[in-house]
Amino acid sequence: MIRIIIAEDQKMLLGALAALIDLEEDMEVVGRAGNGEEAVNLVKLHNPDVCIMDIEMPGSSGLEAAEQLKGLDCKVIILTTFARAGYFDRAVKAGVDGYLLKDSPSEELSSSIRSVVSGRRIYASELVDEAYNTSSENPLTDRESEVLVLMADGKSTKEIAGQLFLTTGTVRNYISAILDKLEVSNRIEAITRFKEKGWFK
Amino acid sequence: MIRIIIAEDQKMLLGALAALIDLEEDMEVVGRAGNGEEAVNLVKLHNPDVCIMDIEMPGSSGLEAAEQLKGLDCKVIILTTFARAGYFDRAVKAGVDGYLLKDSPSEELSSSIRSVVSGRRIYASELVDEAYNTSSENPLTDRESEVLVLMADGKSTKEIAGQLFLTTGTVRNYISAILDKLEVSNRIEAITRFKEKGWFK
DNA sequence: ATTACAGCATGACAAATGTCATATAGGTCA
DNA sequence: TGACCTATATGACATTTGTCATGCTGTAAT
Repeated sequence: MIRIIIAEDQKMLLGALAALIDLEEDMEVVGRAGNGEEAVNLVKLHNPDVCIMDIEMPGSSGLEAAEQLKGLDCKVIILTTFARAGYFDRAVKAGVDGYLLKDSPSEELSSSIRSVVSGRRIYASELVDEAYNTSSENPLTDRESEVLVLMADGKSTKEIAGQLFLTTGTVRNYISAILDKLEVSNRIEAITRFKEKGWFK
Repeated sequence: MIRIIIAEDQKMLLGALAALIDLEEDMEVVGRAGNGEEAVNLVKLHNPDVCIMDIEMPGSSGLEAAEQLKGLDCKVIILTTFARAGYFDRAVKAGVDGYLLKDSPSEELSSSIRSVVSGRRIYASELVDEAYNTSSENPLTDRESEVLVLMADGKSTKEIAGQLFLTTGTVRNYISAILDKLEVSNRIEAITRFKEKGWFK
């Protein structure tokens, strides 16, 4: 019997996934978590074979949880909406055993679980393509990223300058560099692009 | 036997919901759709008792589909992530019989289905509160909304002016009015606010 | 018919934004 | 030790953005 823990903050999906898995005769859901921290606790408590994990959850994310579970012999499968290279890279670095998309057909879930248990790694094909083709690191320096985050929050140049103890000229210069590096021509496009690429946080 | 059609673009959730519903002895999933248009066709074809519908789907949305199904005697339940007043208002106007959130516990799904079949209406409580307290109409005129949409796309004043055959002065004036009405002080905040309120489209 | 009002449109002006040249501090590598 | 690079920081300048006063519709109310 494959013993499974699911971590997912949308309760409807959490319940539905549990129903789906419990239909399989060789699988059993032994715990349900609503965030990353709960998931880590449940895994330590129940010692399951597999933990299925969403990424975006309130409090600690699925990626943080996956990083903490590295080393334990519970296999981790990430199940998320987001086909972003940034998330995928980080998940691979955390040593996850599978990365599925919520867009994938539901039949793939049970087969992926069995594959992972038998030692293989399963990555949604869309992601592997993307990782090879378009995967790119965030080209912004720490300082620039800091500025962009404040900017995305709707702050004006003056407010950003105040918060970072810089002159407005300096902040405008950073923004100019950001626009240049992201190959866009105004703040709004920069924010959109940054989000698209999965570079937030 | 309650006959049900589900429309949901995330295949994983679609499959899992179907599994959840098929566990109930008095319910049966007779069709699955990946967008609003498919859902309408399937309803006309199979004449089910209930159609469960996501809002944000590629192509035609769940709200458009619900509007088209008004009058048929298939009950419509909206099942979405978004607790936005804008969506909720529009759904109520379209005469939907239920509005559930993906954050609601999965046990509520089957009980809600039985309720709407017996003629009641079921709205997630979070929404009713919000509708009474904060529900508000989009205060922008059509022209202003048009400008905001282009602006959210990252277009510059000049590009917007070109596209709408206006001078840049006029466009800037509209934007000024938009900022005023949304009570914000720059374009980025205006876009964020507009999204928050669920006023997009 | 007159008034009042809302939406649409514009240009003048002031303020914020984006670009560029420039300067310093720290790192690396030949 | 230089030569070179990168990240950080700034101010001068031109452009873009936001505000305001103003005029022109159409239409609803008196």
